[in-house]
Amino acid sequence: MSDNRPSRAEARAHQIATIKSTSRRLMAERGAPGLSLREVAREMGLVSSAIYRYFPTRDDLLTALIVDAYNDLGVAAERAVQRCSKRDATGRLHAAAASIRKWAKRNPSEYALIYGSPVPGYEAPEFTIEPATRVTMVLANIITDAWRESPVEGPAREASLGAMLELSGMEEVMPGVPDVVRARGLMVWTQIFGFVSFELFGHYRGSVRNANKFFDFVVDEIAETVLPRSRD
Amino acid sequence: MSDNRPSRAEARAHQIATIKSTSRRLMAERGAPGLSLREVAREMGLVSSAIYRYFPTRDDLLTALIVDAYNDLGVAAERAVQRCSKRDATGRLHAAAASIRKWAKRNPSEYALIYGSPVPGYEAPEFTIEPATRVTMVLANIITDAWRESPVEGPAREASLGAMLELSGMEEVMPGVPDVVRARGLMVWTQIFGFVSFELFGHYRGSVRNANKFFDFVVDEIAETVLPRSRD
DNA sequence: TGTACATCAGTGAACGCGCGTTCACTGATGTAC
DNA sequence: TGTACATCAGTGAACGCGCGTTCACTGATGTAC
Repeated sequence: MSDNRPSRAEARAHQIATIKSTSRRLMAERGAPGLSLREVAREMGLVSSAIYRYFPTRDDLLTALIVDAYNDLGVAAERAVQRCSKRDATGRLHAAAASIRKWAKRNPSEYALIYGSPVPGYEAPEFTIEPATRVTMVLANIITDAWRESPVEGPAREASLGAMLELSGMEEVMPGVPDVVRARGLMVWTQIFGFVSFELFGHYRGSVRNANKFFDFVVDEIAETVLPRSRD
Repeated sequence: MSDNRPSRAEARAHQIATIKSTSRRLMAERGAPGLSLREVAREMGLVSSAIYRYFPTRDDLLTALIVDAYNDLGVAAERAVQRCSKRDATGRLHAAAASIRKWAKRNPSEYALIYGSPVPGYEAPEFTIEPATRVTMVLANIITDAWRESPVEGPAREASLGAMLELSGMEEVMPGVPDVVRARGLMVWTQIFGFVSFELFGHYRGSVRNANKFFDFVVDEIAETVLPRSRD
């Protein structure tokens, strides 16, 4: 039984993987809107119609890349946080934020694919939502855990406003956490991705010389709005 | 002299304006990467080569649209702030932030053009930088003015870190303002545009029901990090 | 274990369409004398 | 005020290229009996 030819299923899985990695490579050059099935096929030494054995349409390939990107980023953040002590909320937030930024810098075209301008004419199907929430959950959990550990709002401010904010779906996402903190959690999420987008898309050029230091500063600042003061 | 035929120069200016507005309309449908000179010409009832009388290349048209977008947004923010009392720093920040968000929602494709993923293969020329700084300056001035009025850091925190941040070009942008406040100014800028991007690109779907209220909350929160407490 | 049939990967040609850019041209508008 | 010439807007054809998707096909891999 020295049959080392791959089975049909294996070969298929391998081809799908190759199509996706080739697409990622090409996306880095031409961007998501410029991704073309024909070029992918050409790069793989296939005839263009062969791709249709694996992806019935260009949009299906894009969807697969989007789902992969969300999962990839989600996994990166999950792992980064797991390496931290559960008591050290600030450390966990720094780890999560840094892993997001690192992933984005390593995979700029995939970051742009999921957090940049929507690809015109493409509507992401429902099932992309779940992988998309993955990174978000990492951040939400850090805040929720910290709140449960010591339920004191950071620099407590007008907590009354929170009740009127009408955040939705947040009850399950950050259970037991007051609305103000939830809202500040959304701000933390926004600030991190806002930073990464600005850095990647070149808007800090000319105003931030040492982005690493500035990023640390930013994470420190937002941590204080949402986590109990660390005791060091 | 009832010569109401437009002069050549007038006609030229009019055609350029029409090309740009047609492009803006088409960009709303197909996005910036899908903008095509041929389609613009077709929409205007011109032969495709005619466009080249006005824009020597597709990228030049894109550049013109980018410059216009930056200026448009800049003007909107400038006007919004001018309507506020110079003493009311918080009010000015709210006005500026709201005008940015409003402009973005009115001109989503132009917003995506300047703050979304960079158009692949397109490198913006140097002279787009100046109009780009226009909105930024509006925000920077609000903070600088407020600081001069009453030079007290908001909730004063470890001001020492600031010195190591290596922000550049900020000496001219926010003259006389300490580094920590400058850094927080950059965060305010980031938060506003991060919010608008998230809202426009659909990332708040499912977590924010009343975006208007949430936006007000966000601006209130960031105002406190960078402006002296208002005395109302 | 062997044969018959079904499944599937990849081929090659084609359909119908789009694009940016160049070029020689016509005819109208503007300028200099 | 009139004429001669230069400038410029817009035409129409062409170059050379790309795209997504369909379809009938060959030949290899897998399955049922």
